[in-house]
Amino acid sequence: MRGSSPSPSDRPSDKRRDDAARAAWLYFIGGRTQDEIATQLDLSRQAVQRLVALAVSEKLIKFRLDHPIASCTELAAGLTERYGLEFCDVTPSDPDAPGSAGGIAVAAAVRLQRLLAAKAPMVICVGTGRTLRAAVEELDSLDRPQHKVVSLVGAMSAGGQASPYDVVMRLADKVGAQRYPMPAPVLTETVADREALQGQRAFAVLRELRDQARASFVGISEIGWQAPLHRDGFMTDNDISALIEAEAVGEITGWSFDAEGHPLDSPVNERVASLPLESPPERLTVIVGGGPQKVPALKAALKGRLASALITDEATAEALL
Amino acid sequence: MRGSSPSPSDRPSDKRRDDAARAAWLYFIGGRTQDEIATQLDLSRQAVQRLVALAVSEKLIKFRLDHPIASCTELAAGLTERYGLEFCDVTPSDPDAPGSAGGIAVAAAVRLQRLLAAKAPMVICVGTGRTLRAAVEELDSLDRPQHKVVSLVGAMSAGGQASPYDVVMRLADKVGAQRYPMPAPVLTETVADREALQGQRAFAVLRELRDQARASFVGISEIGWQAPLHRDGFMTDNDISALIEAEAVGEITGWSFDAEGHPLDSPVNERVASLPLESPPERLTVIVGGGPQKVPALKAALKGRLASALITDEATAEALL
DNA sequence: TATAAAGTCGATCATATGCTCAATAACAGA
DNA sequence: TCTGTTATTGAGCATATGATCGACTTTATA
Repeated sequence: MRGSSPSPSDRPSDKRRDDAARAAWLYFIGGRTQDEIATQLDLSRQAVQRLVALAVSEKLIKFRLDHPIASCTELAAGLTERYGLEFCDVTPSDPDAPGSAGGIAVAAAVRLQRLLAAKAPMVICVGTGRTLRAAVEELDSLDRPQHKVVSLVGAMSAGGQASPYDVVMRLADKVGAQRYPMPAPVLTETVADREALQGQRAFAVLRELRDQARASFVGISEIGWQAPLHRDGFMTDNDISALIEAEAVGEITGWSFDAEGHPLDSPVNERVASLPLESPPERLTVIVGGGPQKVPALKAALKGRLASALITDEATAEALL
Repeated sequence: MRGSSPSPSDRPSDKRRDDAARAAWLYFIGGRTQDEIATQLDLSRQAVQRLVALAVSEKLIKFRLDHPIASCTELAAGLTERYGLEFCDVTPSDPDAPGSAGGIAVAAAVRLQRLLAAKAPMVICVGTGRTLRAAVEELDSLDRPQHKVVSLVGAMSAGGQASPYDVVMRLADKVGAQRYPMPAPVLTETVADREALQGQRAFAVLRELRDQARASFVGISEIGWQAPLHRDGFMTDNDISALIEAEAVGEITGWSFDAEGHPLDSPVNERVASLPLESPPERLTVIVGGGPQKVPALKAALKGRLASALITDEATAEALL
């Protein structure tokens, strides 16, 4: 009975979003019922219901929890200590939707928001993925043309198809920042291709910017036939086979690593176009992600000091301890 | 059917707040129904309903609107221009509860939050009043021991009774800041009393801090028999009579002013212990408030350049233009 | 320990909300 | 202008939510 989202595909008109915002405001902040709002705005109750649902699905209205849930705090403290993190945020899990990243996205958005709110020019690096993308959607709009958003990894397959989970562009839109996407696939077809690409001027710029970055936010994924990288066509069947063969347990910005968190010495990694991983990272590097299938990858990444901070959910945090 | 708030008087236990936060998280962010949550947490549905209601009434869960509603934006622009403001925020009004300051409080909280999020030590001055108090309740918790929160006005009556709308202390609690309340009534009994008080060392400190302040947030009120200052016992019947006689239209931090926004040359103002108004203000000075009864006071204050920014609601903004 | 006061709980019911569907309106292409 | 297609609408209904009430538990007090 909640969160109806008709949303076919295209964007609602400005006027409609405006009305939706107003209705949602009256509903959530004003505390009125939809019936009352309908009367006030001279609409049918259904129309208001739809507007409210729209505002929720379009994230015009945001929910934030401001209370340190004790068990989450404990888990966070445990992880921080165990893996020597700069910080760790743990959100409650939704026991019936362990895969859903809603809470993690909100938590990541809060961290991002805090960073980006600063006026001093700042470089932020990001990876890709559904979770990061969702986090960006949760951000409030800002106007920070002085900031730069830099991609650590390309958002296309070797075939040239772009990923729908492009994070840089959307993030730059949200905060009004300058954008530095990586014009490359995650995995090139050959080593020579990779070398050619990385010889480009644009790559040098990305490397320089990364060195100045205040923080990196990256996703993480497991390696397997169900892994997002494979499903979305960034890696071929052969790549996956090779990685499984080589006992890869996870991947960050395209770089596969073993159970100890050491980047694999595999031919596949030779074709990764992304900026190299740092271990230990020289700047705040936040892994954002959770879910049972990612636990081994997370454990390895933390063990190998591929990150200095973690945002995850309760169930995953428990599994990690 | 919404926002049931049993809240008798005392605080719920930590455990209960914890559960409430968890339930509210699952409800609003997780998007589950109360029935589902009840199953997951092994509670009755009612129990969950109560927890969610508690979380809402205790502000453990917050709603924020992230969309510039066109008409509000226009009004804000109009006011900014007309009165030469640094900024103006206009929130939608709740047509059936024109007095309620919910939306204004949220908007003020957003501004305060943004300021206070900064790490560099900062001095913030505040007045008193219901609206400001509500705004502080909307703030997220922070930890900024480097900041200082300074009161522009005492929060007690001449009889020594404290106001329940004390803002400094609550704000300092919320952000973990240092606190500088004003140990004085709004209005002393005699001019000599005021002079004696202001000779105190503490007053000199307050004056100095005010000079360093990054911003001031103040409420505003009309002058009349229904005015909060009178109802709450900060001003006697005689004071009010004298002020009405002198054609006062409003009051900020205890200082009454006429329709042009000039502080009144009245004996009552001679007994005001608060820090003096500045016109034009030497730092960001934000008036927070709205409602039909405050329109004349607001108009005068803006005309007299007693503030450099305004946070109000749609209906009030319209009336001001 | 008895007793009152206060709080908590779940059953029950009145409302509020959200989904489905059929009717209508807007629209694009012939 | 006609016609097939696609949004948009509101009615009706199934569910979800919130208020009330009496029974039960806990706490305070004598």
